[in-house]
Amino acid sequence: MSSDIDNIFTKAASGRSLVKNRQALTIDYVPERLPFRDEETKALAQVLSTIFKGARPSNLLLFGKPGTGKTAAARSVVDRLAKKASELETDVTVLFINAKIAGGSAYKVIFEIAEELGINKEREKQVHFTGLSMGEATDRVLNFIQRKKLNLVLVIDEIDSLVDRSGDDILYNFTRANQRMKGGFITLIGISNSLTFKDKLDPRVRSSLSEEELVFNPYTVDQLRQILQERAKLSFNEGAISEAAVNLCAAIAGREHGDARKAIDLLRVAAELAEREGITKVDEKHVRDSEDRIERDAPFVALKNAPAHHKLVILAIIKSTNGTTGKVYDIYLSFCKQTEQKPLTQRRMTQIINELDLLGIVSTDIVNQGRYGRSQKIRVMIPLTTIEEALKDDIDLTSLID
DNA sequence: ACTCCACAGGAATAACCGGGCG
DNA sequence: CGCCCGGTTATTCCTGTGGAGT
Repeated sequence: MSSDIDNIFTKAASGRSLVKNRQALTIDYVPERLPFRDEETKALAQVLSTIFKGARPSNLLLFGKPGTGKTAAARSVVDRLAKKASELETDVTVLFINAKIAGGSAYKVIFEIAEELGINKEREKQVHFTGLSMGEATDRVLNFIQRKKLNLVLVIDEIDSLVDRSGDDILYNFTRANQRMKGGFITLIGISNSLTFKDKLDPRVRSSLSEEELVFNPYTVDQLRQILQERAKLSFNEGAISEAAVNLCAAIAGREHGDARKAIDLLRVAAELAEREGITKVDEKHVRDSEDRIERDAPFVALKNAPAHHKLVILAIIKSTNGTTGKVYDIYLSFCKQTEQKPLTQRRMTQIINELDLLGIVSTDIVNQGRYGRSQKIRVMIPLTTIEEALKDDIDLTSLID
């Protein structure tokens, strides 16, 4: 027992020589120079530079698929802006909010902004975690900005998740605030993964939010390779990773749509796997395992932590073998009876199936059976063993499978 | 050409929860 | 404490629909 634990430590210690800078392999890491994004960062800097002429820069929208360097570009430019501003003693406040991490709710975004601005250190008119109406919270933030005459550059990452779930009201209030405020201004930089994001906006918000816009195109496989090589040089020790392994990461990530984030994830997990094995060089095999691992992990975790009814639905789908909604629902009902649970409605179950679809756990096909109606054929997309493994802690559920 | 199945999936609304406020 | 507020989950009610059968 204790020798096992000893073993883990020994392996970890011997694997330590693999990676010299783990930080450079995380998603948050922003490299000194962004390869292949010179044009974009320049354009971004150009727009923001008006701040040094004492005027409000245009609002800005950044588009592009995941892992195309939007966030990194915004971060790097905005950081340098803040640095320059303090050198020149120009008053600029920079805020970086991730709407998705904030929970996608408008109120939490406001709260986050308030927190970062330090409003809650004031004696009055604080913005609390909950308890205020949206309007009041927004007013307090805007008043604070006006009172302090802040020149605020507000970057909202994953802005589409905010609008999806809470509508564009806050964006409206923030973009409109500039006309209302005497002293101080807000420049909004929105970052969106979705290219159709603009369509969801109210026309008034759309025109003021996207005074300027910037589209980030996916990296090519070749560009990915160079990015990875650079990153690998930063994070791995000399000779700790084969060139073939790096190239494979680039190739895998490029297969989809040039997602640099995915490429770097692959690299990091591959390194972790090699370390765990106590091997001193990361090669292609580790990258392939890493791809497997990443693909397997997400659904597994989602499944394990899913609410009881989601699990029942999955089991019902398995038992129905390519069944349609109605069939799955019948089985689900019988499962509920067996486990003495109050069943949910069919409407809710289809919602749950859609959620599972989004997670990639199941896949649905609409089928028309003419006279016999129209339904969805539901298939399970992950191996049965994974599901069994994920659900093995639910004793009362395992008895349902046979 | 028309019908009508077996649902899909949107909209409104209710039920419940956790946490701050007075 | 009870109340308010916003979030999440679930229900209720609803309109829409592709094509096999007639």
